[in-house]
Amino acid sequence: MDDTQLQLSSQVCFPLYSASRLITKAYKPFLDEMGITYPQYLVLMVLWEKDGLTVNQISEKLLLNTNTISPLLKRMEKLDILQRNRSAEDERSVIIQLKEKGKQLKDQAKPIPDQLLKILLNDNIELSEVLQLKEMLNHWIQILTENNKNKIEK
Amino acid sequence: MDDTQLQLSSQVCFPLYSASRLITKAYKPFLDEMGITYPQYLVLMVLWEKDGLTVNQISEKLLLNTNTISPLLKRMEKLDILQRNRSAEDERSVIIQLKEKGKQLKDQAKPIPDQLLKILLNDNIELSEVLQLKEMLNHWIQILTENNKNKIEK
DNA sequence: TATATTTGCATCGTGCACGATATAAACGCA
DNA sequence: TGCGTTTATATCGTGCACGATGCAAATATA
Repeated sequence: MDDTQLQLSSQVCFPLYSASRLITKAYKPFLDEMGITYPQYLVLMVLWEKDGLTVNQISEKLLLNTNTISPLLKRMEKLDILQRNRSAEDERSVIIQLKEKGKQLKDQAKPIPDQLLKILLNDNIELSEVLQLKEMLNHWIQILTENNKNKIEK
Repeated sequence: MDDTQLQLSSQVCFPLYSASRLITKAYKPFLDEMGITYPQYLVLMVLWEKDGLTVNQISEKLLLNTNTISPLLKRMEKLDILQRNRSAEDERSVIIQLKEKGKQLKDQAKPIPDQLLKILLNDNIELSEVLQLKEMLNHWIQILTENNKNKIEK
């Protein structure tokens, strides 16, 4: 009986899982200096692009459930990075707005993308490979989110 | 000032992080039936390939620290999937061995890789794309683990 | 051989992820 | 208007991840 398929090296999921963890770890020194974690950095990137979003809007952009985002935002509020306020129009919604500290972190974050690219490019990875990987992954994400929606509808 | 680099869509790390979570979620229905989690499935794949490894050997194969693996293995011992025994030659080491239940789970797991491939292939992803992605990710993992080692040595 | 260092594993604390559940506001409709 | 349903968020429980720390066995070194 052929068991090669059940070997770690044959699965595409394991490299995906490991690469994700390792690259998050590569961000860590930079984020440590800013006093935030990687998921918190993701929230900031969303808010830097458009401030004043609801919890739900942020969770949709990050493909994370609100039960992950909710406590995360509370921690960021405690860090004085943002504030949470109930919406006046819809009392159910909570509007997230950057505070001064959250806005200032943007300047500190500016060099991060370049420095991370450097880590990869310095070691025989072509920029085209980075872009290709990104494109492929986005395609997969599209498929896998569709796949998820179908399951929920059933 | 150009902020495009700080946009979520420009970062390669976010698709990696999302795709990893989404594909793990795609495994979930199959693993639920087996009564295990995705990291536990990874441990099993390692042990199915070679039984009787130490905690350290497993952690190296999975690129996870022992402080993640240790409690994970304890939970699997409680599930009667494996047993943990101190090595006779080196009292510091703990040998992990599959129990009957752990061995039987292999049969149940056999169809999983194919079924996951189907989810991807059914939606316009070529097998060649899967293989290409795997290859690229493995290259990245190699670079990022090297990068990590260098940091530790410093 | 005594002591310092390394190694293998475990424990602790914190922060995600996420399924399940709760709760209150908003909405739909008879 | 009244009431069932949907929607937005929060809470709870469990299982990772992982840095920091602890501890005992093995090894290296003076």
